[in-house]
Amino acid sequence: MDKQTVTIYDVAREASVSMATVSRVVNGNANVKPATRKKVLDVIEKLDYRPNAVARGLASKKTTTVGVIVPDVTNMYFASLARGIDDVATMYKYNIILTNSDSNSEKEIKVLNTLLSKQVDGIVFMGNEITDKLREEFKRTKTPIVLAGSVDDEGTDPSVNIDYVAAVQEEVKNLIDRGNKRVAFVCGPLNQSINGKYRLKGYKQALKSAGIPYDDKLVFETDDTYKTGTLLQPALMAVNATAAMVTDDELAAGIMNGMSDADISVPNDFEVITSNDTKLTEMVRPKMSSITQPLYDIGAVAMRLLTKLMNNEPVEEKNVLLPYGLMKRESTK
Amino acid sequence: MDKQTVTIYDVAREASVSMATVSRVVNGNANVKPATRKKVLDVIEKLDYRPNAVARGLASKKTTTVGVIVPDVTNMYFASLARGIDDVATMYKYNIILTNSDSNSEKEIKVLNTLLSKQVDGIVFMGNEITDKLREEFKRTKTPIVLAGSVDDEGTDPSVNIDYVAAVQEEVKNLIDRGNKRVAFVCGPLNQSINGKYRLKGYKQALKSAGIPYDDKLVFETDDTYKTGTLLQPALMAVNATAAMVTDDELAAGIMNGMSDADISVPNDFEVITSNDTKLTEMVRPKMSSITQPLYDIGAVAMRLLTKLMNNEPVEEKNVLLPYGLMKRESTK
DNA sequence: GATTTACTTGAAAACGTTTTCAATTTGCTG
DNA sequence: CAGCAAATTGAAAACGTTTTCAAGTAAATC
Repeated sequence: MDKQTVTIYDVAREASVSMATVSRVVNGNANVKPATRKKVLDVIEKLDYRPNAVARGLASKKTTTVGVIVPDVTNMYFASLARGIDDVATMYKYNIILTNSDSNSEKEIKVLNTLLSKQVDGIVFMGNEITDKLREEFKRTKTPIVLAGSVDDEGTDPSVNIDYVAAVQEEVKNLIDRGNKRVAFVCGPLNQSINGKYRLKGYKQALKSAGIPYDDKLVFETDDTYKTGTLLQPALMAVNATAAMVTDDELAAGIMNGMSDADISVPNDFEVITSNDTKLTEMVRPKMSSITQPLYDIGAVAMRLLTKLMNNEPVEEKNVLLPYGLMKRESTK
Repeated sequence: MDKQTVTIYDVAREASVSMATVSRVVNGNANVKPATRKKVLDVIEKLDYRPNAVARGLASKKTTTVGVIVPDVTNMYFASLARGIDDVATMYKYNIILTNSDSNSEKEIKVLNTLLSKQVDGIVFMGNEITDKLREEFKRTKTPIVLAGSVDDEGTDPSVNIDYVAAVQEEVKNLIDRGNKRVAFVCGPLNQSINGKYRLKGYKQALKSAGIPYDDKLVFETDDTYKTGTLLQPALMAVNATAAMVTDDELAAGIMNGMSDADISVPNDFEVITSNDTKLTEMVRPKMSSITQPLYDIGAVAMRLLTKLMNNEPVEEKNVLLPYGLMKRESTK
């Protein structure tokens, strides 16, 4: 049934050398006489030999595979990061095992463990809340893990992010400077520290610098979905908000469409700023003003960082902050 | 450095049984006395033993990993399929190695081979053009491969799709019935058979049934991007088209926005129908009328089909067509 | 209670590589 | 051309499981 599997031993026999020598030429080891190398290469070609990566992994304890845990690839934000990760992974000869966690802590722990049992050489984790249990699992393994676009309060794990506090603070400040006295903060679950600790902090700081008292009626905790966004207009009006800082693009698109459907003009009657800078910002009308973040790069840099960790190379800074920007489009004045 | 790796041998010793017995309990083999099972389980717990999937893969020749080749996860269409694939993969205890091919034939062949060298148990392939070279590679391996949302002219490989011909024909017929004499067909690369052979065929058939002569000036071959869509309005007007059947949602969104920006009202002055039914159809204004296809399910069914193939189970139909629908939203009258 | 039959177990051989260590060649030096 | 260092090679032991086969043990039959 599978007699077509050619092994290193077959090649060795056919080329009348030892397995060791074949292994050397396959791995590009320099210590082999050119003539021998050619002979082996010819046989490899002739037999159509392909090294078995599993056996290789067992013998060398390296699988050239990394695990990627992501809440949901279907979300453009994470899809962009994943793409960045895969591209540099490919560049460094790694493959990625991609798993969706739905931000479910149990699932995260479960897939983390299957990933580890599969002996991945490293893991890049994207997730919004790192529970104690999860952090413990992280600590238990010696497999390097880096967080991408995901904050960890403790800062103990390597990570790649932007400065969420500063970005939100700056955008909210702009909103206030433009005359908005009541700026809503519409976010995903607050128990996710990226929202509850970082972005909210930026929001509060902006308020404070402007001498505006914090009013928790202006904070809307949602599930980050488009649908929810479309339903938010009445509540937003009820608290007299004239602008909103939103933490997710789909959510923001929902809000904008909800406003339009209620004949509230964006940006004239209501301004909205979003956070993730996915291509959705440009597709929606009016185009959404946004914090810009180098999504692809966050993934790419995270993966690059991981390669260093996997090779025990020194890393200058294990918590890297990439630059963000502010892009004015049409949903703000 | 890695003395923390507990092997099956360690638990065997600690539980005073043989490796074989430990292997049996780990694999849920029924032939082990309950008392022994418990003893082993306790030791496993105590030692925090985790089976090494690589060794397992080598010994059993099964990796419980499948390869997924996708043009670009960043495209919502493929992201949705990928999500469906991952979910049922998880359900059947598989993991997926996800690779982006950018629809580049060389890359596709390359990743196919690395996937095979990694001994994946199966592959689900998404790609728009199956070159002869690629088809040959497919044939060379005994690893099962199924196509998801991707047509193969030869129909030799298992696949899961919708009936693209019929869907397009039906939508174009509707457009014509509503009085559009000049319906444009805006698509991605025509050398991709899903466009050049299937969808275009549906378009032509609809024309024919309505007694309208085919005019290739109405066919716009593009690169499927949003950006390109935004630029298409002048060309569309130049050929007096009053409606367009578009093969990609981002492309369609671009066209619609391009129209709006030129003060052409959709759907009053120009109707557009799109094909992929991603969530973008609902986010854009006006919402896009679309062929609906069960994206998630295409992925899910493809993966389910693959599990059967991997287990040598009989499959009733290897080329499955899932039902499509027509969803009228706001971009058509 | 002697056989048979059905369960449980263990020993050891795969699985296909990498890697260590020693042996063998080869190439230089003087 | 002896003597030694450097370059090439090969033998065999890992790597951590699964799996086959035979042996041992408990249960069932008459």
